[in-house]
Amino acid sequence: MKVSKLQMAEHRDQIIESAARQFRESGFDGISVSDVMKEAGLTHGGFYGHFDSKEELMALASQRAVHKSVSKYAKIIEGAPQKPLMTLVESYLSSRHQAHPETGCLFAAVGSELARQPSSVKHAVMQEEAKLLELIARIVPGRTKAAKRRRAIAVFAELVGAMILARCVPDPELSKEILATVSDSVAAGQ
Amino acid sequence: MKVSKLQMAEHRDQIIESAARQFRESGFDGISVSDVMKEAGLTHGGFYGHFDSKEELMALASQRAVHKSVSKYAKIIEGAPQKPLMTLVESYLSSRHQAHPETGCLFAAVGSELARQPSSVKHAVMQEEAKLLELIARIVPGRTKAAKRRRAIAVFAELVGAMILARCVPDPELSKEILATVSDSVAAGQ
DNA sequence: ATTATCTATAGATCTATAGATAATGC
DNA sequence: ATTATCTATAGATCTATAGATAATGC
Repeated sequence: MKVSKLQMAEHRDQIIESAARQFRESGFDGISVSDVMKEAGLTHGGFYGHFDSKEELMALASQRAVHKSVSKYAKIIEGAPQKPLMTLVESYLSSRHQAHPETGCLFAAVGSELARQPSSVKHAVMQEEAKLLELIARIVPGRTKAAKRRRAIAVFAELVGAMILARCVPDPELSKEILATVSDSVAAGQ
Repeated sequence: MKVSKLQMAEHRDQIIESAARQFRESGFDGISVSDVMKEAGLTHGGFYGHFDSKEELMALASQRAVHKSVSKYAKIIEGAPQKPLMTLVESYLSSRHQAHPETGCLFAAVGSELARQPSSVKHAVMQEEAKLLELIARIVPGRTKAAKRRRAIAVFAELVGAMILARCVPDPELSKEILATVSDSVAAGQ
């Protein structure tokens, strides 16, 4: 039953990866430790050899989810040097992203639940969120660094809010309207 | 044990009211039927005489929460005829609202969970959400009705996103920065 | 007589732990 | 010998229901 150190490290990684996916799909309360371990191909009881608690996993999985978003959007920006902001916005506000919270933005997927989590979870997320804001600040218009940061915060809030509202709405046409409208709105602000 | 028809109607109302408060405070999964009945001063088992399921209560309580927001913001607008939009925005993005999700905007409080609820819940909310968008559309700038609606959607997304992000962040200074920045951003868009 | 509420419980979860098992790595 | 994983379970939830109780309202 015992596995090698390397194998164990891979298991740990797979647990975090599965959790990052499932938490975004079903929420922190909607996924049990057992669900995560099942998807990782391990049994429930083995979890506590890797982590102290579900809370620790929530922190690590949330951090990884945002970290991956930072990497993803950094690549998107690199790939579109002439109009990076609109490329990022179109990707974020796509119907593809709307349909796949499990691989998308953590804040849109579980933002209102994250707000109620203990600070260990919030702090873990914050570390990567800061990088995300810096990334956006580099591609928004603004004369000073401070102005760019302010614009980045406003754009990010608009994106997160739009995706959450689009997902809350039962009518697909209204969802599309929300995403398209906010996309145009961000474009109008440059 | 039996109570009068009037009393029963009041009990039903109180259950919905307590649920609307508690769901916004702790999320749909964070509050049990028993919690709601306890706050309403009734016992757990009595719940099923009033409602078919927790899902039905989620729909009714969510609808009531948004309905109350519509009433509240209608009054705020009435009370500030010269600059209604900024008055609404300042109220929405206040630190008071940040600290009290249980009486505030449903979308900011449980938006990412609402996105995963069955359509019965989403539809109940949608009815009132449409009124909220119409309310905002009346006070935003725009030459045509369509332009006002577009601006209302963008403003609403920005407000909801900003409040969720402010509540996710573990540093109170950063929370303040987010709320203040988005407040200025909405003002700049008129 | 009817029925709103209460008590009690079934059945299905959940997190976390204890002890057994079996493969790694000294 | 050590230890990563598994099996089994404790203890605490959760939604929903069945049957008892007692007050309303015909």
